[in-house]
Amino acid sequence: MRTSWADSVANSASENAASGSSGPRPTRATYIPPHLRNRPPSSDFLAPPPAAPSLGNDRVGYGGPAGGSRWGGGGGSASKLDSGRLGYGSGGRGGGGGWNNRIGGLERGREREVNPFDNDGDAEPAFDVQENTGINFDAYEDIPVETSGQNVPPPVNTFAEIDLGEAVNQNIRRCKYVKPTPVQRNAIPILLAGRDLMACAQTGSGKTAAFCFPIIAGIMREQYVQRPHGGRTVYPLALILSPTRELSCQIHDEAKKFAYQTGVKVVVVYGGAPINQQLRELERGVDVLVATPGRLVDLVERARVSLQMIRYLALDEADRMLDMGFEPQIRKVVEQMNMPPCGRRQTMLFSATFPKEIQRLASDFLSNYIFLAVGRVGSSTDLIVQRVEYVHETDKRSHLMDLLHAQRETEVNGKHSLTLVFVETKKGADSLEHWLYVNKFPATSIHGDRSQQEREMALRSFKSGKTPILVATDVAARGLDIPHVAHVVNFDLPNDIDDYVHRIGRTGRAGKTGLATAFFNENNLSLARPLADLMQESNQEVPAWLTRYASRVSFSGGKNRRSVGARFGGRDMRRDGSFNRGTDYYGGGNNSSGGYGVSAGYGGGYNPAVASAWD
DNA sequence: AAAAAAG
Repeated sequence: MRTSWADSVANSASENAASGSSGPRPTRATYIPPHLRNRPPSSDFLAPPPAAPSLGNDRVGYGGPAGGSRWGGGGGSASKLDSGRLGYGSGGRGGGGGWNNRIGGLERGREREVNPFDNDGDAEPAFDVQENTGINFDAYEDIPVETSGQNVPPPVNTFAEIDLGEAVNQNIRRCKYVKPTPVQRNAIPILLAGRDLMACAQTGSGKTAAFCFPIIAGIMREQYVQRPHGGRTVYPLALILSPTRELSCQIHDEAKKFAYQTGVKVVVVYGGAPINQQLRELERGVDVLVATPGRLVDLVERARVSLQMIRYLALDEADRMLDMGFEPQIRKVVEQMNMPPCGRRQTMLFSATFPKEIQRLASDFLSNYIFLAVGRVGSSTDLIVQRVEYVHETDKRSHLMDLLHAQRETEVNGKHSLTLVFVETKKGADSLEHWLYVNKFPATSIHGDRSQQEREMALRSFKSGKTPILVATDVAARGLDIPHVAHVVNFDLPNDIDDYVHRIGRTGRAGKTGLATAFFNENNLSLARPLADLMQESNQEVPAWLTRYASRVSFSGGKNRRSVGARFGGRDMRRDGSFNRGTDYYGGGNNSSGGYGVSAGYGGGYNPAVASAWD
C-alpha cells in the first residue's frame, strides 16, 4: 500500500505536532500541498482550485521518510528539526533585515509557467529521456555499484518506493521515466535521507535527475522557510554549479521539467550573456539556482544573490570544478560567501571520474559523506568502440578527411550522423574549422573564445544536423548530452586520461553504439600507458604498437594512472588505508550492490601509490 | 601547457 505524498506529509506533520511542537496543529483538512496551490485555474490538469491557503501560520513540517531529515544525520535533534522547518536554525540567519511571510509558490503562481514539455520540438524530437539516453534497462542487473560510508541507505527499485510527491511523480511520468536508473536508485535514497554524497556516474546515466529530484522534493517540503528580504537580494535554497555555461543551461532545462508545477522555481545564471535578463529572472523568485562560478561570484558581490539560505549544494562535474583552475573560485563560493557550512547544508558531488587528489579536496566540503560509484550500463564502454591510430601531426587533417568521408557513407535518413572532433587549443579549433569549411565539410566549432551567442548557435546547428561536424575544445568534453553523436574523434588527444573518458562519453548514447577514434603520435607518449590500460579494461582491441609505447614509458607518475577497474570512474579514497586510519568508514554491510566483489580486483593492478596524496 | 569561468 502506498500512501500519497500529501498524506505522508500530513501524517508526519501531525506526528511532529504530537511530539511536542507548540505551533498550531495543521490538520489534514486545511493542508494544501504546495504543488496544488499555484495551479492556474484554467490549467489543463485536473486540480482543485487553490483553496484559500492560510498564509502566515500554515506551518506544515515534514518528518521525512524513515526519520530521514537532513537534520537528523549530523547529530541533529528533534528540536533542531523543528527549528529547521519553522525558520532557519541558528547561524543561517544574517543581517537583521525583516523576514517576510511570502510563500514563494503562491507569488509565483500568478505567472504562467511555461510548459517545458511542449517546446522540445525541433532538435530533440521526443522528450523521452529514457530513450534518448539509451539506457538499456535489461542490463541493469549487471551494473556494478559500490557504496561506502556509514549507514548507507539501501537502494530502491522503483519510483513508487521513493515518494517524491504527486507533482514530481507526474513530471516523472511526463518524462517517461519508467524505472530509476542505477545512479538514481542509489543516490536518491541517500539524498532523501539527508546525507552528503560523492557520486561517480557517467553523464547520460540520469545523474541530473538523481540530484534534482531530492532537491525539489526537499524544497517542496520546506517551502515555508522564511527567507530574509532586503532590497533586491534573493535567497535561493539550492545551488547547482557546473563548469561550463552550456552544461548549466542543460541542467536548467532538465530541472525545469522536474520542477514543473511544483512551485519550485529554477533559474540559471552564467557569463557571456546579458546580466540584466538574468537579474530580472532572479527578481521573480528563485529556489534552485543553476550557475557557472564566475557569474555567480559576480552576483553575490553585487549583493543580488545571497547564499546564506543554501540548504542544498550540488557540484556537477565535480572533479573539473575542483581541479587547479577552478578550485579557488569554488572554495571562495563555498567557504567565503556566507554559505552555511557543511553539516548545515546538504552537499552532493557528481562526476564521471573522481581522482584521489580531487576527492581529498572535495572532502573539505562534505560531512560524513557516502561514496557511490555506479558503473556504466553494460560495462564501462560496451557501447563505444574505441580505436587508436598512429597519425603524424602533419597527416592529421588528411586522415580526418578520410574518416569523415567514411562517415558520410553511414548517413541515415538522409541525415549525417554527428561527428564531434576534439582538438587541444582554441586556435586549433578555429584553424581546423576553417580548413573543413574550405574543403566543403559542413562544420562549425565551439570553444571558449567564441561569443556565447556563437557557442550556443554552434551547438544548436550541430544538434539539429545542419552542421553535423563540430570541432570543439574541452569546453564540450563534459556533461553535454547531445543525442546522435555517432563518432568522437580525438584529433588531439588530451593529456589526462580522465579527459579522454569524458570526451568519448559524448558518444555511445541514445542506445546506439558509438565510435571513438583517437590520433596518437609522439606528442601523446604520456597517455600511452593509461590509454592502453583503459582500452584493455574495456575490452577494446589494443594495437600492438600502442602496447609497445605503453611498456616503454614504464614510470609515468601517478596522475594518469587508473587504479580502478574501468567500470567505475573512481573509488572511495577513504578505503585506501592511508586515510584516517582508525575510523571504520566502510564497515561491513555497506555494499548495497548485493555481493558485488568490491575489494577483489580493485587496486590490485597497479599497487596504487599509497598515501601519495597525503605525504 | 591548455581549457574553462566575469567583463
